[in-house]
Amino acid sequence: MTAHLAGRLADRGSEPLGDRCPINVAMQAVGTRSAVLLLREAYYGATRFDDFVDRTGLTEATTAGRLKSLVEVGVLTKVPYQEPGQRRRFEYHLTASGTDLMPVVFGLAQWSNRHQPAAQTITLSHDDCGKPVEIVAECTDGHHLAVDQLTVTA
Amino acid sequence: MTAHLAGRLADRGSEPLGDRCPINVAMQAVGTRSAVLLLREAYYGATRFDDFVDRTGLTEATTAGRLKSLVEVGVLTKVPYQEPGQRRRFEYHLTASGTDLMPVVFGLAQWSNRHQPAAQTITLSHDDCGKPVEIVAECTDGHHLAVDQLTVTA
DNA sequence: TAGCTGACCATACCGATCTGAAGTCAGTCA
DNA sequence: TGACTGACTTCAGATCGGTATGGTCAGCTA
Repeated sequence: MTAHLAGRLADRGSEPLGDRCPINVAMQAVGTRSAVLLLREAYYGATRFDDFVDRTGLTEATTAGRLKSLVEVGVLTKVPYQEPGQRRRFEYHLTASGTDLMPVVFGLAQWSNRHQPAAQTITLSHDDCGKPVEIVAECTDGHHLAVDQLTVTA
Repeated sequence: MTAHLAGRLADRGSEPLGDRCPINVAMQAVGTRSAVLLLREAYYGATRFDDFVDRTGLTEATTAGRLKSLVEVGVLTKVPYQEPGQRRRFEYHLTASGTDLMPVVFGLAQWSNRHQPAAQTITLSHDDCGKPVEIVAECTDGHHLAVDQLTVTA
């Protein structure tokens, strides 16, 4: 049940993949619990600081720090807004980079639902056709693939 | 660009989702850099302790501890083996739970390749038909979905 | 029997992550 | 003018993740 390797990956011997491995890069950028919980709430519609605080259960300090780093990494942007009779504030909006992390975040949920009985179940469906949704690896011919049908080239 | 919410999620107000949120559960179980790097190497074919050490660049202590926790969580199993003239040892094999995390791990790589220019590029292809592979959210009718086309029910 | 090797464990330590509580600051409202 | 609010920032402390170093232990080989 393992992938096939090609290119430089195929004959690297036992050299470690360095800091530039894209999986490692992503974990450094967004691989904390707080980052993932904030992304979850962004997908669920939160945009404002205290919504993020209330709905993740993180502290204000953690929320402020992590939102800042998510803006630096480029998955969120700060957008100014002003309600009548209020001063100017900022909302945090998902960027294209942020929405591109959706399969990862919901992939985690899918995994827990299948393999972690203690986890609460959530289901994903297509709001148009109502059909159930899965996070999958798929080739452009539409085949759903398991690990051992993949070739990884670097 | 946000999902639609249904069920208990729709009218939770600003209550935090607890520890049982499946995204949270997954992050607690496998949400460390060391866990993800070890899974990466498992997908790439590593099974033995020192292969994991050499190919992730993690220390022996970190590797030993994290392999243990991955076995406890159920994504790896210890399988005894014995080479001629050697004593009995253990290999670490992916379980069904472990291979089910593949879309998450390669989803991270896909994200870095699209949005983190400093990351090394890897490409995934179907070893049968050779076509490129993507990690996507797809409904059973075959539609590829963005966040705002999803309904999340809890 | 002694030595070697692979697979760990123990210890000490550093830095990042997170918490809880308190403080700051801009701007609006009474 | 003073109180209030939303959005932070600061600080002290706990916990976790990771490194470096140095054991330990089983069992095979000489």
